[in-house]
Amino acid sequence: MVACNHQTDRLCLVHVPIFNHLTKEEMNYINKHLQSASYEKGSIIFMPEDQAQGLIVVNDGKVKLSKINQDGKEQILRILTHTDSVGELSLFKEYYYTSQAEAITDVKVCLIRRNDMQDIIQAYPEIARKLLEVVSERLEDTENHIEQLTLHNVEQRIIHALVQFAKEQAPNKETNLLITLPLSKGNLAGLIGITLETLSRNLALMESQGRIQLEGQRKIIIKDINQLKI
Amino acid sequence: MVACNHQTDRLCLVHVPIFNHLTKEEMNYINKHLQSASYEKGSIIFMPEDQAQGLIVVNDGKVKLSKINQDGKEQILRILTHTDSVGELSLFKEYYYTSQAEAITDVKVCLIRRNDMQDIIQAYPEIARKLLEVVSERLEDTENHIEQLTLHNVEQRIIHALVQFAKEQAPNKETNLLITLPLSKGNLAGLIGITLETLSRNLALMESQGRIQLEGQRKIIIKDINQLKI
DNA sequence: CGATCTATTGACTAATTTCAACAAACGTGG
DNA sequence: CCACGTTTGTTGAAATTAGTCAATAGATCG
Repeated sequence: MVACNHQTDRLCLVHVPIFNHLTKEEMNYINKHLQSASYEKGSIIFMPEDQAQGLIVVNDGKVKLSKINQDGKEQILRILTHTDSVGELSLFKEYYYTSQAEAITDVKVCLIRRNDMQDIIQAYPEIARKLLEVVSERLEDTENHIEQLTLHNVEQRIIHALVQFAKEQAPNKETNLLITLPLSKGNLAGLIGITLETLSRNLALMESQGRIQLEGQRKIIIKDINQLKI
Repeated sequence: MVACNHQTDRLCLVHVPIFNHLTKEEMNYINKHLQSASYEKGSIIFMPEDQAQGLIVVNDGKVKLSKINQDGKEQILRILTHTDSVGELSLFKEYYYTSQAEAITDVKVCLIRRNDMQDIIQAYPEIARKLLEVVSERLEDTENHIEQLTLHNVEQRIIHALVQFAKEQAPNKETNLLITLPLSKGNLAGLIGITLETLSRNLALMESQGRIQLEGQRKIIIKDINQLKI
């Protein structure tokens, strides 16, 4: 890790919700406390049991955060992208990760160490409030994830995921919308708590019903998003 | 709701982690902003879609927080007891609950409205930091809940739950420890994501194997906690 | 272009749910 | 303090859903 020197127009903290309300001078002050690191696609950023050094903020790329059991079965908790953070608990105590983070693309991250973050919060109390907001939103997301995993069947979960991608990628279109999966089908399956085989079978069925159209590994055309939801 | 007048030795906030670092005067100041309410066992405190009024802190009793799908199937997210809070997102925006809260015993709660809480945080920034800690811990718990629900089989989940209760109720005993379930078997099943029937069958099996002994509806004797974990 | 990673498909297996009938425990009022 | 009604839990049989294993196919990238 070296002091954060990601290109200036994309300083770690400029776009991060917990910091982006600050003035330029305040950001410069905080930037001195940041360290940056890069990871190649496929590399492990941390493992369960690793001691957390501080708050990690993803600056570029995608990070897969997941739980893995003894048999090697994986449940993805979430995919972190630009401005997402992980390891908030390390701001309060010695913390050992309980999940694994893997770079699923090349990744750049920033690290803020506990003591530095405590100083920063002391200087700018508003940051604690912002971080609380971010973590509260994430808690809500995680509770909704539980709902998906336990109260919806496989087809409902797949549709829910597709609809989420559609909302992000083509908010205003209703028919024949082309979406690009932001992760592999294997990882999508891991996120919604099923196997790749089950996902593949279900997508094939939906295609045979004329509801979607599969193009290559990562592209799906949704024929009619309202009809899909039913 | 009326201004908080729960008996003085158990003022809502005296024991609440987010407030209990404050001085008596500071607590008195905050106490003026609290409202209290009581709910009978079985009553619904809020439903999905209800508009949140502010932060709810449970003062006494047990509250079941759960998601319920269209078919009426329920997934319990967590059981709230003394000092637990719910609705942090309402501190930041108009918030409509996405889960249901039911009093599973008689319950007393405190409510802090958004504007009041914002004033309080302004006056005592340390409270935002405390609340961040509480919510970060809860996020960790919720992620571990996902792990239980998706990566462990039914027997492992049941044992995990029993071991948790044992840790709370008889931290230093290893054999023949009597635990009292803090919730009905139906609710326990709902928490670990299985049906009551599946729970019942598995407990019966474990009893037939001599690993546990069932007594009445809420008591279980764990013969050997170390052997149980295997 | 070839190696490797990713996805598909089939046959089989296993785990849990559902429905239904019954039993036990609890707590409440007479 | 007991009887009764209600709530909670138990058990069986059948149905269902998704997972596993394995072989194959297709895509992607250097």
